[in-house]
Amino acid sequence: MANSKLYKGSLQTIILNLLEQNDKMYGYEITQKVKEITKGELKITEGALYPALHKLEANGFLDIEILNIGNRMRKYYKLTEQGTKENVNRLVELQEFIKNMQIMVNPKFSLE
Amino acid sequence: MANSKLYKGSLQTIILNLLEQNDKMYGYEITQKVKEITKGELKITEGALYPALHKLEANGFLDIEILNIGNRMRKYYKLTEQGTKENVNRLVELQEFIKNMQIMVNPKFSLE
DNA sequence: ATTTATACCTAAGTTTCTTATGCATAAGTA
DNA sequence: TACTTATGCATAAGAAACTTAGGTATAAAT
Repeated sequence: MANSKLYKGSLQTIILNLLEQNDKMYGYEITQKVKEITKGELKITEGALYPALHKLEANGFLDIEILNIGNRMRKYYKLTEQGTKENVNRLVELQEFIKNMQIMVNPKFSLE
Repeated sequence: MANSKLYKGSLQTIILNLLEQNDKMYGYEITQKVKEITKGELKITEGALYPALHKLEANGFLDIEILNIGNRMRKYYKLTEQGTKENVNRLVELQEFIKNMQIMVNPKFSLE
């Protein structure tokens, strides 16, 4: 996923959030979008992505819609209502995580 | 470690940085310090902490000094020169990670 | 004709953690 | 006094999230 281990545990958060912003996306599109947004700094591997998508779907956070583009299939993923709620929670968790990490590496932040 | 998965992969970064700020610390002290700094939001379990300390030491980032306080032993950890350099790298990685995550959840950040 | 890009997938192995133990001393409480 | 909590170290089994390596197939580019 990246040279740094920090991204471990953040993939579902990234996926949910991208789907919040983009309505519906397919797997390959997600990998390209992340590469583009982070200017190549973060590359999501397919071995991580697809199992993560399947898990989010199994948890009821995503719905699928399969389309045939020419002779190729595309599996579009979209947030369910539950998925939209979950995304809010994940974003709160992310902000808290970032806040706590910043406090730890720079205690001055805690004085604000 | 916490209710959110995001902390996965960040423990070594936390340890190295605490040792940068506090010169020398022992394991139990680290767990208490983290709890205190994050106001109880982040609790480092011993099952995660001790293997992480041993690994950092094996990698040459930490030196140990064993002291006997009364009848109890304490293993103090301190950054080596290499550990100090490593900490700088980890902090850069952390800032890049935070930056990328913020860009992904809020694309407006990328315009700055 | 061969490589690269697009598009899906799984399975074995690694890393990092959780959960559950174990040992031992010191301090506080019933 | 007996029991619990706090201090302080440690490991080991299992879970979770990944990497790496492979598989299949079509479309586009060289």
